[in-house]
Amino acid sequence: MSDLPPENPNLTLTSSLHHSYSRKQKSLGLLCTNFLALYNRHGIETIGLDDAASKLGVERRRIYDIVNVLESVGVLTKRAKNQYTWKGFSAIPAALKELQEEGAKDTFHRFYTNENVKVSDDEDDEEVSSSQPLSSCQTDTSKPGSLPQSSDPSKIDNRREKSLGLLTQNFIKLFVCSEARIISLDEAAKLLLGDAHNTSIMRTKVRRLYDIANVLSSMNLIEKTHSLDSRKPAFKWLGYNGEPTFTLSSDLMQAESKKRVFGTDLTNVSVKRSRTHENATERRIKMKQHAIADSSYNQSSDDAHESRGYEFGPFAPAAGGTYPAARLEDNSKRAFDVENLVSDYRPSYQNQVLKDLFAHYMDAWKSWYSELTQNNPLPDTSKRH
DNA sequence: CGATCCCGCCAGGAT
DNA sequence: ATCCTGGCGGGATCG
Repeated sequence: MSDLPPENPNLTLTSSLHHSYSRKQKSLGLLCTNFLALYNRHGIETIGLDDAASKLGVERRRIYDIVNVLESVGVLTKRAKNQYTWKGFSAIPAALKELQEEGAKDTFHRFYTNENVKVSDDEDDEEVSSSQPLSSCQTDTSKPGSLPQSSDPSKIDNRREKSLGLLTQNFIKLFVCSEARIISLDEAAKLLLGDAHNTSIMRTKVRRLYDIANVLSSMNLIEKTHSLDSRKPAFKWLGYNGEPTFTLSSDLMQAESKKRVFGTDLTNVSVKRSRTHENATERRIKMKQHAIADSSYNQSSDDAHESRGYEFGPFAPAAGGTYPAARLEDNSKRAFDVENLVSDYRPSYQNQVLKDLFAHYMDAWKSWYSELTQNNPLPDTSKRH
């Protein structure tokens, strides 16, 4: 008697598309949603990685992915080995603010500097060599004996240098430190790694970007879209608009309790890959959570005009003068002072990245504007009656 | 097909 | 050494 349970534990969901392995049900984003549904409630204070892994029915590796990006946004902080402290969504505004200040101050430094892009800029093809210092940014707490006495500061942690967490923060800075509302995938990749040549590196980075985007999406900080050309995929910054509604699927709950009883209270849930295995992972659930599609805090501009890879918010960039400060959604939901700070701050696009971004803005804006004035005064919401 | 991105090997680091 | 972390990229899926 085979102990293999039917391959379809869940009752008929929407259109039972048969068995078959489905990636969507195991996506990082979904996992993240479940993770949040599980821990985003009061009473939660500490989160154990093992606990999370077993409750969600996944290997630890996946938990690391989620936790790393959540930590980048302040929702979590590492407390000790194997355990994190839950901070909640309310910690997001502050984290964003910090990223914003950080990014503005240091302007990202030189990691992704040269590698130039078009735009007027010398240094056409520089080698830039490979070793890039990039000492870990601040943000970290005091470290005993700052600066490792190692005779190799530039390689102590190239690890951190390529970490998911750092990549996440830089990705977010792209939005928070500029007027960009939408950034295409490849532009983001290019800007972030500064290694546009070398398909291999790029590919890997893009994979990571997808990972990040998935969890950020599940938190509704961003949304996946694509450029107007509908050619290139892109990400739209939504900012923090309150906590999305996480619905913990009943499936998970069931699975969870079941699993608990089953034993495996701690440590590994390794079942060993075995291809047809479907261990606990099958218990993943899928929920809709399509809510928060977007309220109507959007001004008139909505998200219609996009260009190559960038898009600005509701305001139009003033021609070579003062730029309205970037502001997050100004929905008067709660009083977050992110805006406050930002509105007083003037973006100093003195670095490559921002400069490049602005160049794109202008270009994009110009074409958009001309198009707008030429065609319709306002696309508006013309509903076919 | 190309865009997405899951899976888990395995290298470094902490204990 | 054992266990925790988490880069990394092969290759399966999706659109």
